[in-house]
Amino acid sequence: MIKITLPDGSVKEFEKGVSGFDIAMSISEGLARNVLSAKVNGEVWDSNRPIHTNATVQLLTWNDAEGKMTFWHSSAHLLAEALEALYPGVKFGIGPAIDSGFYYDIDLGDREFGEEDLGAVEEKMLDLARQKNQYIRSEVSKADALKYFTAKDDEYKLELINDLEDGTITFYKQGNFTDLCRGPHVPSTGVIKAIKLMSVAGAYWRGDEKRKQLTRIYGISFPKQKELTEYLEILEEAKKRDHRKLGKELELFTFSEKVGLGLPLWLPKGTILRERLESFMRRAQIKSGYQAVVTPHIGSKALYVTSGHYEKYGADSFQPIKTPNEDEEFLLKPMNCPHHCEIYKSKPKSYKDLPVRYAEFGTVYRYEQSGELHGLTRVRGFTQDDAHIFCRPDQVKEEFVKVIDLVLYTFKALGFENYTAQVSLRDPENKAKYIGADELWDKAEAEIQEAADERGLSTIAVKGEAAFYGPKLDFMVKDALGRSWQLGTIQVDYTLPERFELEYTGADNQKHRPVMIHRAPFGSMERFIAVLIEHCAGNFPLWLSPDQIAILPISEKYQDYANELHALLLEKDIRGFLDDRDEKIGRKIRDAEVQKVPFMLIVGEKEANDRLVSVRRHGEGDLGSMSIDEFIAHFEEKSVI
RNA sequence: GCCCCCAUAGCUCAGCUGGCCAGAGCAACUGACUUGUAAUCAGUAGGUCGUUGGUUCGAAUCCGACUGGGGGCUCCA
Repeated sequence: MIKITLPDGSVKEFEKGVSGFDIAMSISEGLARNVLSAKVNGEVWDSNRPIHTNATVQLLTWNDAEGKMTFWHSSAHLLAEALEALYPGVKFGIGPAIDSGFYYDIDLGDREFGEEDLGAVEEKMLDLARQKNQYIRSEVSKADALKYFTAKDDEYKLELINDLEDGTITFYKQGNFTDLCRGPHVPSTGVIKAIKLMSVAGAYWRGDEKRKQLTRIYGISFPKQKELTEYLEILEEAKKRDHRKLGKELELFTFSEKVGLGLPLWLPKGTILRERLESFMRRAQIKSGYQAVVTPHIGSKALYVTSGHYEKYGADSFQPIKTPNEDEEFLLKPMNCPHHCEIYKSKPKSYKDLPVRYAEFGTVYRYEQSGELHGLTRVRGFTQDDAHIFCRPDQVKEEFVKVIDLVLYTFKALGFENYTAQVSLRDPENKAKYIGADELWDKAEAEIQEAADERGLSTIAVKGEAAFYGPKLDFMVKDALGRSWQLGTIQVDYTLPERFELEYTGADNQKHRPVMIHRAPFGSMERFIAVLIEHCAGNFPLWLSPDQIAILPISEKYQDYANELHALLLEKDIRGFLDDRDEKIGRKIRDAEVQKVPFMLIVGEKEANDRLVSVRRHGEGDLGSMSIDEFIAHFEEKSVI
């Protein structure tokens, strides 16, 4: 007999060789039906794999992230089985589960494969799923494994096996398909009831662009048809909220082939939105002790040689701008920090001056690969709500905490209630990627963690995500659809002060080196606005809305009163337009609703006579009529940030 | 950059396997209506079917290249 400890702490005795499924059966048959895999001493196992020693066991179902992973991983195998049946001789790369679904990378040789082929594969998968074939695990020797895939002539699997140790290799088989796989898998293909293959994409073998490009097929699957339907509905909703679509419909921004790829053009309405956000941030920054500065869009090449950006990005970026003078070269600035360093140096600093905080809405240019460009979220020219804090080493943590407060204040003001923070650390395996001394990195990494802890942020640490000059704290927000976006960032930098030879005079009358903190609560205006658009589906908070009101006269008879009203509201800094078209009121309302204008003010005979406005709220409907002053009071109450 | 998909009027789209002057709705313009809470009616104008080669008696429709857009490109058996 062996002792099995369950998550609730209870301990039960079972026969040696008991499986996760058996344990579930001992609890309830319903649970047993839903068990996808089992976590045995922290390792996820097949639910039917025998347990031979005392163990802690957690049964995993669709409700557990790891259960889903098992489910999707098994779905990937089902995809492979279907592909092998339909395309004999296909070679397989890897086929893992991902955050939402799974994929398999395949090599079809000369055969073409496109999205129109997905339907047939999907059908085949469902067909195979209905056969309820078991996933059977077997341990194989390296030699046998190599033999099997040599016979199949699958060089990808052979390469994978060659990297593995003998004695640790397992195969899984379901139906007629056998794959090299660590597992675990669900008991049978029968649990996979609903499948949708989403897309076909190219993916380099092992992510290396020098190696062969394989065909990647993405899919998702569910235990119930209903869950697939719901998932597809969420995707539909996401499509409706897509900032590229809403940006066009609400006339916020556009792109022009003639201006250039990835260079957004801000339309009048988008500009209002953007300027509102900027002034919001300006005010918050002034309160937090920042000083605004302005620097040019270009800087001499020497500036970036000093900063290290040239060495790091020079070849893959916009190329230097030449002048009539030979050897004179300027770069479009990819970052604002070097300019700010020079501002710091413009006057000698005392320890009493620190910290100094220079803020700038600085537009920077980075040559993203054309395939990386995406709406406003990945562009080649964008404006950061940038600032650089120069402080003494003993002030770093305090300053860092203050920045965290500013970021959280910003998120709260804009309705991002769900966020997480990621501490991005150096990749310890590849220190050559970074500049700066080890001790400085260690210190900075520790201080970031301390500052985050001090504000009670739940953080996850990720190695290899640091900037090349220092570790960072990145904020990820979840939007209304539960999607995660990386927005604000705070970065500690001991390196640039070194490179720019920044200093201050200490109390000891000696020269000391300041520490720099780079930070951008929004990240970039473009990216932030894109996320904001999708988060609120274009229904911006009143204070941000490009048009806050629309004045809709019933007929041209009330034009004079409408004009007067318009002027009066403008005087109160209430933005909006007067719809004086020769249209019926129903039409004007509809158009204003479609444009998501928060308040519609309808004026006709009654209103003109008694100096009233009939107020309609976007998405809510008629609020009844009120005096102009009453409306202004109501408006001001609603427009508070 | 690379792989797959897409490209028809300002916008959203139809145009099947190549064959009468390329269509619709919305927007625009003109006129009528003078309007009470999500689209008034009628008319006019608007496209060398992304560009460019080719196949063909004939191409928006088939093939190639280019340009642009979309989905992807180390969540490692």
